[in-house]
Amino acid sequence: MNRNFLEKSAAEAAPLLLGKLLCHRTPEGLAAGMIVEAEAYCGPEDDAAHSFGGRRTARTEAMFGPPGHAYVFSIYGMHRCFNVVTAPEGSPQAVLIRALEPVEGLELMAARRGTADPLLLCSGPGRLCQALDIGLAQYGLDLCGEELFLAEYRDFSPGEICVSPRVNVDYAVEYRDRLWRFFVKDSPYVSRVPRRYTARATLSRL
DNA sequence: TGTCCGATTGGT
DNA sequence: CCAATCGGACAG
Repeated sequence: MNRNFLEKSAAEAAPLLLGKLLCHRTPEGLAAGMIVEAEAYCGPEDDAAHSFGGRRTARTEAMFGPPGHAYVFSIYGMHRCFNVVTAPEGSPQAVLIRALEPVEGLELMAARRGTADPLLLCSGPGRLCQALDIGLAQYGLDLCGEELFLAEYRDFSPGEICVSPRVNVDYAVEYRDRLWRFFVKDSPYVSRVPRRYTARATLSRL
């Protein structure tokens, strides 16, 4: 797929990723799901982002590269999180993919996840990485490639997209309450329904 | 080298 | 609510 739409800020790109298919081809088969929830991490100014302050290390390196590549990191020693790098090269921004609606390879996902409940396969950043078998081995991969890639699938109108603050970023001070979490309205596959702050996405806020 | 901690998850 | 579990960031 064309990476042009990822050449913008993470906050602009995140809602555009909703409805896209995230696919991973492995020797075991193809597993894919439609993105229904994503969060923007907006670079050096964003104190919730790994690239805050321009921090450039082996871990964050992928975010400094061109858009349309994979930024994968491990968390809590046992989970992985997958991000789509956005913004022009040199601007370290990324969109965390938080939930998918399973579309292809449900059996394979179930085997990897240890449950067949479709609501528990890809609803959560750690869960979807386990279901699609995305790990550090996929770090930096070009998402316009043949192994791990994005594909057109569905389009959502602004009225079908909701926003809320990002999940678990209370450590951030300045940007903690930014409405940079985007999710598909009424999708049962969203990782968790926010209590407060639920709102219609207003594209003017970006 | 040593310490601290998390963009999570699953089970009490 | 709480523990699991370890790579990365940073201080020394």
